[in-house]
Amino acid sequence: MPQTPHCSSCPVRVTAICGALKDDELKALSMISRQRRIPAGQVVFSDQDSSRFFANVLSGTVKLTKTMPDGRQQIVGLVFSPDFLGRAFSFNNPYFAEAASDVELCCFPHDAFESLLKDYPSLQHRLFENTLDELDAAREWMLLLGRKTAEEKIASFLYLLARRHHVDGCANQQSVAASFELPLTRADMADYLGLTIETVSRQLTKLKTRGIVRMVSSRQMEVPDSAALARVAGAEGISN
Amino acid sequence: MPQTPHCSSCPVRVTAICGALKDDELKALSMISRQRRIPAGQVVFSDQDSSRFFANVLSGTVKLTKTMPDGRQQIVGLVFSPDFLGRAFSFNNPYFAEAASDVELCCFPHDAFESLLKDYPSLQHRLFENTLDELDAAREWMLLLGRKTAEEKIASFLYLLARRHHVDGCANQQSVAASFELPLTRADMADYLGLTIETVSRQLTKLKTRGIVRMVSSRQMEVPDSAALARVAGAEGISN
DNA sequence: CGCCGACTTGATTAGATTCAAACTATGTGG
DNA sequence: CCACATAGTTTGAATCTAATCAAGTCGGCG
Repeated sequence: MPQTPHCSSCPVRVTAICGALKDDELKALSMISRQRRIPAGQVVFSDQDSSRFFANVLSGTVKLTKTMPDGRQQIVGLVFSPDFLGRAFSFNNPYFAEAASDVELCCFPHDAFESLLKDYPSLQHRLFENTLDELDAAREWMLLLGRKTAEEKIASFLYLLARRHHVDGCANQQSVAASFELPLTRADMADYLGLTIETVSRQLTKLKTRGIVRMVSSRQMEVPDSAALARVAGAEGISN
Repeated sequence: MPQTPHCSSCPVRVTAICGALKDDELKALSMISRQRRIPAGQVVFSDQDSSRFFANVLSGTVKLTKTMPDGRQQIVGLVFSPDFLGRAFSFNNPYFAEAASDVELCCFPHDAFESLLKDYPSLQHRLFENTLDELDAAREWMLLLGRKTAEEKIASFLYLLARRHHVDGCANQQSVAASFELPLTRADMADYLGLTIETVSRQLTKLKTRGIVRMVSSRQMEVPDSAALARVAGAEGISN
């Protein structure tokens, strides 16, 4: 049985696109929403099927992937906790969305949501800004994929996670030793960074040996000096 | 002296974002517009400076680049003829825009244009759809940069150009031998594809030797069998 | 206990980069 | 008009980074 959503107690109420809505608009949105849990490894939606929907990610990580006929795969986007999932204004969604971990979603049926987009300019505007940010991120990643070395790629990814302090709990001071869990397997990291599993593993141990990171377990990372990590990451780690 | 724009005779009137506008709205937009010519190699706008504007590209090619401190560069977007140039709703533009060829622009001052965006939902919506398409393209390119071989990268790029039948003149039948000019130097192709100049050159001669393309000159290409090119390009050349 | 998936490590190979040189087209000044 | 400079391009040889192939280790779970 679908859970009734309670926006008032929603963990992403303010940070998600809902933050752009006035009370009555939020109510209309909540009317069409429905929470769903999706276990790790399951398909959220395929680039093939038509049963499409939009969603806010409440917890967990969703990966958007592109696959070539021969099986080569690239993760083209990671969707974390307050982020929005779905491609508006397109008949067929061009990505394959898969749960990288157990995921909680707040789902909106495709047509109902798009009609709300029409009715609420502030919602559309928020989604627009969202999309612009995604585009910036995608282009940043193009620099990584096209020009960075394996070591820089790994460091960039870890630095990205450290900044998002992807912890689900303990908040960190600015630029203090960060501790976070890797939301992806080695295989997924490889697909995100344009590498192989083996190279990912080797570069991680290299960073460990160099003292840039500590690995509590294969998934649990600690970064004693985030500036050092940023330096290894190569670029624009200077700003931001 | 700035040329007075005449939307009625504009080559991109319908295809550009202007196509979303009603007559009176178009008039308001044309009031703030101003045509500019920018010679090849010149900076259109920098990721540093604040003197920003938006523009429709009337002719020529603009490249959006990201550069690392040590000089490594990646082209993260190519802006062709009816496309729109500029990043809305952001104080500082994150890309460096440079004319890859002589370029004609129809420019709009930053603030005036953003206020029009507020006033004309249809304009904002058009720009939103535009941005979604750019995001799709960026992610498609992520697959190329992360997973394709040098040969597939080159073939994909040529196939992209063939589809856009980037000719400035002779229109081509669907899926018939295409002839087009490369809008980029070898160095720029390398920066777009995440390769070196030498590899680009080698792969081009390889495609030439295999009979996939003919090279009338170093810039003028002919594709006898676009399906064969698509096959070499690797992926999703099947659709579209 | 032993299986299984995720991860690590080692040896070898291949594809692309790097370094180096030469070729082509275009434009300039003597 | 030709010699020469220059930017863009091609080609060759050597090198290196990351991929591939191949074992092995770790950790959880039936």
